[in-house]
Amino acid sequence: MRATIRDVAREAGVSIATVSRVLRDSTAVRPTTRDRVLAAADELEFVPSALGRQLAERRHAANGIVFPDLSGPYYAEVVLGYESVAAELGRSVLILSTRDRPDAESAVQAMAERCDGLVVLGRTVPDAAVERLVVRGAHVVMVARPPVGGADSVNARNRQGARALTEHLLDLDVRRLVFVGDPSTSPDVAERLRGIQEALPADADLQLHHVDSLDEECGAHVVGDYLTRALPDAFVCANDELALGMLGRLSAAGVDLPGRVKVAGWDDVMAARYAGLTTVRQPMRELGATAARLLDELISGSRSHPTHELLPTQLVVRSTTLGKVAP
Amino acid sequence: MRATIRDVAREAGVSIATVSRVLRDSTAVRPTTRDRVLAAADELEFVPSALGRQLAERRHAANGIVFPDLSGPYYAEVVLGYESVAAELGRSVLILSTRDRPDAESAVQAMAERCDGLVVLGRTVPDAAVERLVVRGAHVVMVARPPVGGADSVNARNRQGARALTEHLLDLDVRRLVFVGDPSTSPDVAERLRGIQEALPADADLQLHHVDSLDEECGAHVVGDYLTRALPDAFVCANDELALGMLGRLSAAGVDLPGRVKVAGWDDVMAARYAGLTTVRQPMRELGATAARLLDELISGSRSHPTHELLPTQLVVRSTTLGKVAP
DNA sequence: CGACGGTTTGTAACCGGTTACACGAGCACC
DNA sequence: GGTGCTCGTGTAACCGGTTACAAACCGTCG
Repeated sequence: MRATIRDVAREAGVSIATVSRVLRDSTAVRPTTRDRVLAAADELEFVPSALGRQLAERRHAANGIVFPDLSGPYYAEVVLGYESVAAELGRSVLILSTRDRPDAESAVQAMAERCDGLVVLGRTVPDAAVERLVVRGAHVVMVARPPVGGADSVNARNRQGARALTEHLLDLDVRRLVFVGDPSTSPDVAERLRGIQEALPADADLQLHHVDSLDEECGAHVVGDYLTRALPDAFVCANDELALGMLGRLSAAGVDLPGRVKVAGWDDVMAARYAGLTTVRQPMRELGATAARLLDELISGSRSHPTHELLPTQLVVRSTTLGKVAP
Repeated sequence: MRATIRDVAREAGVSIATVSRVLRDSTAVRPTTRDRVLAAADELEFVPSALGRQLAERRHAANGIVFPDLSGPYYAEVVLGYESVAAELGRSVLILSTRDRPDAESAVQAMAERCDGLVVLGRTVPDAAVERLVVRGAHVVMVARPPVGGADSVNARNRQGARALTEHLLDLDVRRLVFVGDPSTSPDVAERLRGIQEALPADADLQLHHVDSLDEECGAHVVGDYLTRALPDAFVCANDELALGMLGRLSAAGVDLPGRVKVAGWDDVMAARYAGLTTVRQPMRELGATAARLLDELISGSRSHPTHELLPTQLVVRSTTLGKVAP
């Protein structure tokens, strides 16, 4: 059995209070006593129990993060940014993927019991579940999702990015475009679609192509649907993976790109750069990092009113949208 | 303040022991008493404190996982497989990325205090640090890394996969090949290189091209180095991302592929399929899932002797290694 | 009717820390 | 020499659960 604070106290001939004081450096302890305690702790290889400490301090020193999935670069990057800041702030990170989990809500509730606050990403649990968390006093930050109840939120400027992208396409004489994605599953995606709609003039035509998932496989499938009928001037995809999947399939089918059709993605994942994909960059890692900071403010109590951060997006034009549409 | 078990006991007019019994369903409680307790718990919206429970049970009901990074599909998939099984087993998952962290070892030690066992992936902390964990009684499973001390391990059959890939290339008359990667940073990569060396006949030529990192950017850089000198017959990359980066740059440079040079990757990430990349598939998610199961056996004490699992790899031939080398 | 055995329930001691409060020692000051 | 202060340390009560053990209760049987 591992040594406890009482063992150390006995070994050093002091009380457990003194041991605790030495180890947390809280109040003055006579140097000779301190040395005795440290020697005893060293001798017994004492490591304080995280559980005992947490219970006494009534804090977990841990944050949670809930995401739908980790396949694909987007969520992974957000989690990475989050973990990195949380670690700096001395907090551990608990993860929870709602992927294939029918009991997502109860899993999130259970997680909330194990941390001081948590971040909820995109389409994971319903708003009502988040509200319940907040009502119960949990500290919650939403990412890539409109704020719920009194929770904080961090979002990218999706509308703005969508407008910039749309204007760029309009400059290339694009008039018939297809949005590939499912606005019903992700609030972020819905925002992007809305931004495009707002920027489009009346004489332009926007179709919505639903997909089941936002991965490369789906992108490739979408192309299949268009090989037998008329291609639009441009495809705008809900994320880069869809777009990359389309690129592969289009080039395999021998479609001239960007001459015959243009393709744009969203996120600016690393692969987009190497594929020459036009996209809207959003600061994925910074989304996670900002969420971690907001959460820390909530937990430490340095702020009580909800905050809603908007991070910039940026149009990145590459070779998949070069040149005007042929008349 | 939230209700505690004592509040519920008072409200129901029973002792805390009875409340605890009702809530954990351990021993027989008279139905009428049970109902009173449940009603009281409901009334007070009682949710048992995870910390109190954990301290009393002396278990965290949480597992850790340590990885170098989360950019790129490989680690993300392993983590996903791990989380999914851990959740099934009723355990939370703590993550720790050693990326850009100078104090990785102490961070891992701290994490070990907060969970019942942990998984250490690839190149993260030195062997000595893992040994210290094991000596201190921590349950440790290594993934993509040779076992250390008494720890369990889960690995893919790297040598076997490398041999299959090499034989495939030899069949195509490849004689001069370049391995792109850094065997010194990752034991997995070193194994792959060794497998190739073992399978190569004496008249073949294998060069090693070091890279700083295993991402697409590095892959693109590598190509730059070869555009001014002779290309080998084939590049074998330590992972798919390197290979994908090379593909993009090679095709931009107008190099005939697979005619002039062949390229192979490793992992079989989703993008590899759409890029037509020949690669060696390893079951990334299953690596994580297996680690979670082994860890559970260690923690539950159902097994005490170390186990070392080897998961299959599989050569996946696609268009980047089609046709024989031109004489 | 009392002994006996099984079922329910309560008491209290944990788990391993933190910390409010009290107490004693040492010192300066009047 | 007594008073009052500061400094260092110990006592004990927490934090919020689980659980060994004992006790109380109830029905049955001799």
